Order: sequence, then C-alpha cells, then structure tokens
Amino acid sequence: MSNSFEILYDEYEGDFDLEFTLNSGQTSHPPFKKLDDSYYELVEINDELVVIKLTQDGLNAPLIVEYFTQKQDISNLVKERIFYMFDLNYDMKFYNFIKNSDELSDILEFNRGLRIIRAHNPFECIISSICSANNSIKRWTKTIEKIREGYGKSVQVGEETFYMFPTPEEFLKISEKSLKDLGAGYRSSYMLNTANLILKHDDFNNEILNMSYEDAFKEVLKLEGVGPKVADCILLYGFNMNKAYPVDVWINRITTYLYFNSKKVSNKRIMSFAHDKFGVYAGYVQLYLFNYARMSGLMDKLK
DNA sequence: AACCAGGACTCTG
DNA sequence: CAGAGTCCTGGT
Repeated sequence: MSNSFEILYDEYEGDFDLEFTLNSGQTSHPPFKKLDDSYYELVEINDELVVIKLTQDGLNAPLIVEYFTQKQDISNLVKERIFYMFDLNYDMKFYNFIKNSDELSDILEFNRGLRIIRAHNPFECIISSICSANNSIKRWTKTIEKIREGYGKSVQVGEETFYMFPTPEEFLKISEKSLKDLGAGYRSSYMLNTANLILKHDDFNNEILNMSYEDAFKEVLKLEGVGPKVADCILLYGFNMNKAYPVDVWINRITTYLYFNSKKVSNKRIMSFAHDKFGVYAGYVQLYLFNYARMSGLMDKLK
C-alpha cells in the first residue's frame, strides 16, 4: 500500500532542488531511478524495505513524497529519513560564510538548492567509494547498479523492481571474478578485502562515528583501497563528518585557481588549506566547488 | 590503434 | 616526504 505527504519550503533550512542535487555527481550512491518526473529509491527503515517516490517541480517547490510499504503509516520515519538523506536541517551559517567570501559568493548563486546526499549506510558508502577511485562517474555508476541488481534485496512496485545495495554478508558471496565482470577492475580485491575486514570488525561503524574527524580519517585510511580522497568521501557521505574535503582532480584545479593563482599544489596541501580556511564548512564548500568546476565550463577552458 | 583520464598503492630517491 | 610507474576500462 502507499501513503503520501509533502515537505514544504518553510519546513527545512535554506534552499533545496531535488533534481539538481541528484544530478550533481556525488559518489555517495548512484542517482535515484527516474520514471516520468519522479525519482525512486529503495531504503530500509526499521528492518523494513520501503520504496520512496519523490517529486518536486523545481527549486523550493513542495517536495511530494509517496512511499510503498507492507505495514501501516510510517510517514514520520520516512520524513526523518528524507531530512537526513538531503541534510535538510543543515547549518544556515554556511550560507553566510560562503556569501561573505569574495572567492565563493558567485559559486553560491550557481549552486542554489544543492545539498549533500548522505549515503544509506556506512558499508554501502565505503565499498562504493573504493569503487569510485581512479574511475569515471559513468563507469562507476554502471558497476554499482549491477552489484545492486545482482546481489541486493529487491522490492517490486507495479512494473518496476528496486534494489538495495547488498549487506556485507551478501556482498562477500560475490567472487572476485564476478566483480571484475561487473567492471570494478583491479578495485575488486580491495572491495572484497575491506568488506571482509568490516564484517569481522564488530562495531566498526560506531567506533568511527565516535571519533574526532582527524582520528576517523587515520582509521579509515587503513582500509585497503582507501586513500586520502576516498577516506574523505567516506567520512563526508557515510559518517556525516562535514570537515572532510575530498580532493580529486577537479577540486585540486578549482582550489588552486581560486586560492593559489593556478600554481601546482599537492592534494595534501590543498586539504590542510581547506581545513584551516573552511573549517566545519569544508564538506559543503567542496560540494559546491566540485559542481561548479564540472558544470560551469570554467575548468574546461582552464585545462 | 595508440593514448589519456581517473586515485591508490608500491617502490625509489 | 615527493615523484614515478602500475593497475582497469571507456573514451577519443
């Protein structure tokens, strides 16, 4: 059965544009499935699989939420999940911070309505992030979708089937050869070894969650296939740590363009610069700069 | 058909 | 600590 409700502009902080956000290339998970003018995603709420359908007619328009479930009305829980997923309670001081910066104020306008998308859970985020390393968004998306369709739980609504990312137990049933066949390449063994380690390490997620950003970074870096960039993606999207500033080529290019007069600067220096300069807003600044660098055409010219 | 883009890892200086 | 080569595959 299905239920529905709306989330109105004055219920959340700041601006929100669903479509813009979902298409911004964030590697927390692949884009939601689009059918007609709505976006669908399968989520797990209190051990129950729920298909969520989201519709929004542009920036700050009412977000129409419909969900499909076996049990009764769980609108409160679904709403809570959506607020978490798109960080709808986020800190408005970020807007003021970025608005008052000479280098960043144009970028705020360009990205109006863009939000961080939080991953469904740390495990999915960690494995997906490892798969994103040295990979294109397109190929990464294809691989993750095939992993879901081949090995995750599924729910059917009407004609459509929706898939979860596999749990650690389900994931570890995949052979290395199968993962390679799905396009994960040499990352396959990293993904499997890390999944195995997390499954054996009892309370891994809670331990990370209770650490400072700095300690968590060092800990996640120990996982196979996780370097500085992937570590920061995991902490930002999977563990809600907003100090993370994942530095990929795009972030390196635009940060050096804006703050280092386009000189060559190592990723390591970019990271520590961002921590000093942006503090707790680093994660959002990264998202806004990344999207701007990809979408504005500016970086293509500079290349 | 050769070459490049995209991060992590490993080895070397 | 920095720099270089290798890994896989889709794109030119």
